[in-house]
Amino acid sequence: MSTQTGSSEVRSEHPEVDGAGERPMRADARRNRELLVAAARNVFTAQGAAASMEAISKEAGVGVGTLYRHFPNRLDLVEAVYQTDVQELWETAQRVATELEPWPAVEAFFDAFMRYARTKKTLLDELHQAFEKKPDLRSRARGLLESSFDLVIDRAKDAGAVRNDVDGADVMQLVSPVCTNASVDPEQAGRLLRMILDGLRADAARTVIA
Amino acid sequence: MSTQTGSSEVRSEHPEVDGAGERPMRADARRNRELLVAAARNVFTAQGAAASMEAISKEAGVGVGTLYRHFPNRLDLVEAVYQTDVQELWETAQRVATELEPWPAVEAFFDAFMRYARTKKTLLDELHQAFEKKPDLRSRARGLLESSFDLVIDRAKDAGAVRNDVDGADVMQLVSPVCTNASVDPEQAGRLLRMILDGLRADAARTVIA
DNA sequence: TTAGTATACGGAGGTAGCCTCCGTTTAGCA
DNA sequence: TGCTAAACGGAGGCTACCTCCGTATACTAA
Repeated sequence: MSTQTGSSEVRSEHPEVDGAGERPMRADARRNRELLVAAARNVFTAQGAAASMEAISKEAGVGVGTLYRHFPNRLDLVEAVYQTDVQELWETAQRVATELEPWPAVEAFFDAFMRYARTKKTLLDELHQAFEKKPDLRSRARGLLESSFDLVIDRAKDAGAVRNDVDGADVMQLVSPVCTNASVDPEQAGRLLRMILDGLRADAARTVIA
Repeated sequence: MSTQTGSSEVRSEHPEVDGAGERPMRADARRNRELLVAAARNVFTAQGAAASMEAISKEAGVGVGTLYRHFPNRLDLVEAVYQTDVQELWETAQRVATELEPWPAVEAFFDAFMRYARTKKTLLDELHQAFEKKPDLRSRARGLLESSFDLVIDRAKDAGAVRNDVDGADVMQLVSPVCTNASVDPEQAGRLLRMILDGLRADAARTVIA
């Protein structure tokens, strides 16, 4: 939740972002920025892409002017919410990898990924636009997601809990469409994910191609 | 281009649509409807999703009121453009299948599909919304597209020009993402399409799985 | 051919959402 | 404690979607 991790930052290059270079943000500005991203996530989840900027600023308890000071346009806000989600997913991967046994960590991470995907789903259309405007956003996010999967999957492979002929990118490629595709409802996604998990286990490896 | 084909109609159920049931549209209304769809396609192609309803009605040479009489909201217009495209693609499949030799017909149809996909690409976001509101639109369109591919592919298979272990749905599944995915530029799409075509030829069949 | 009517046309204007501007407030510092 | 750069807030501009209704016109029946 906090932004203090420092390493592996996925952040926009707005001047008011804290961190390297400029003087740090004023305390109220930093607080409001966090309130705004959190509010945006809530309102987007509740109302989907129809959520208005006014509604989000109201939810955050600040004026629209403040919203636009932090996020010059709608896409910047969508982007910030997305980046926060990806960042949190990465932090989750690190946490489950240290706190849980290898296989339960995989299950826990799948769970977290599904939650992440739910937000992404409601913002798909706008994310498309954001990706088109800033191609590196997509690639950086994809990279961090792959690293997250790698972290959890590789550890489970080393422990002999996951088959050896797959890597994080493969699993992500398999899981992403299931979670993101609009024509797959949550229950179906849950079933498919369980099936993927079963296929992932080391003792499931039987079919070998080439 | 004309709407007289009768069979295989993919049309919305607005009361002013010509055909079954009600009395036929007045001549001016029918003419304006066609002008509007054609104008919408032009403007969408030129300006993408940013195209305004006002701009479209101006391009068609009618008032906005007329536009909204025919298409109560933006999504209905997007839908009409899409349906027209799918319909025309089906007609193209029929035409090339009667006018050209089996293999050239496949090539010609690929070409037409690429053009269709270009429009679809610019409207992707809005089509998503339309599909969510009317799930049967997607399935009907997909069905007609599959039939189009089947028509051309099956004929080429019978003539021994295309390998036997694929069908129209397979080819569509292969071709669609190449044409629709935003991160694939036109040149790359052209190359990939040529590769797919090469792999489709009967004498290319060598790799057999299971 | 003509008169009558159902139908369609057109564009001014209502509504709402994104964003800007600038006067007011406040955090951080000496 | 006073000063100033930074941040706040919300009225209002702009534009896009859509509605409404007076005007025009295609069709029909005599």
